Amino acid sequence: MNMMEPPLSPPPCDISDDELVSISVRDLNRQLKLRGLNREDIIKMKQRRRTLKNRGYAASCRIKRIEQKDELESERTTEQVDIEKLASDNRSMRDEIDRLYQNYEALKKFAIMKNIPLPPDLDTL
Amino acid sequence: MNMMEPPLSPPPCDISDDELVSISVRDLNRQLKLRGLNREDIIKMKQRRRTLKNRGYAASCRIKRIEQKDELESERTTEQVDIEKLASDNRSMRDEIDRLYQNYEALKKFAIMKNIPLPPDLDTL
DNA sequence: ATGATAAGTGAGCAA
DNA sequence: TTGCTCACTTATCAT
Repeated sequence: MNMMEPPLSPPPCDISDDELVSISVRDLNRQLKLRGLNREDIIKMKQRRRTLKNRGYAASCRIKRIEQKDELESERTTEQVDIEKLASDNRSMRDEIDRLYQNYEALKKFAIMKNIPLPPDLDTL
Repeated sequence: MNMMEPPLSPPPCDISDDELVSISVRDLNRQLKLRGLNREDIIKMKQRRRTLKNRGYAASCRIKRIEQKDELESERTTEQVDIEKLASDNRSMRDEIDRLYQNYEALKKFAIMKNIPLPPDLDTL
């Protein structure tokens, strides 16, 4: 969004945003005491820190959302590939079944034609 | 989020949010003239309208995002069902192929045992 | 003007 | 306190 003006009140002392968000609470308190800041400024500084933190959290949140969506989409793509492969295998096997069945029937027909008695349990061997 | 306090300045005249966002620009201008509003108030009112509209757009945007995610997820579920079905068909067919092949081989073995000559082009009938 | 979206802000929940 | 997420606001882009 990049507002033209800094969205937060100008820093009451010269700690940069980067420093302020990364410094530990303990160190922050030390700094605040070191420079002589009154209660109001301390509260403002704490609030600025919280806001900066929130800004980062919001960014992570957005990134996470996008990543999850991308992940979902790529999983979908993978599944579609899998489906195509399975369907293709299916077609081959259906053809194979037809072929085997034809051969088998041809053999039986041949036997009948030649009056050759076949074992009665042939189909369940 | 529902702020405790109204986030927008109190309306300079008594048009409700719902009215303000649904009224046409033409009618809004009429109303603004009807009551005697100065330029500042008019600008504020227009801005309030725009903000209310934006609030709605933001809500649609959120809903849309959620719907798209749900849609993606349900498509995934459908695909997983499809995959399971195809895989199952695959297994059955593989079994069927085995069965037919065994039968066919049994028949050939039987013929050889009985010294019955088989057509040489049997496997390609 | 209208609608959509990215980024930032504060509220509120959870740990 | 920290991190996350929701609703809201504003800036910005496109129509």
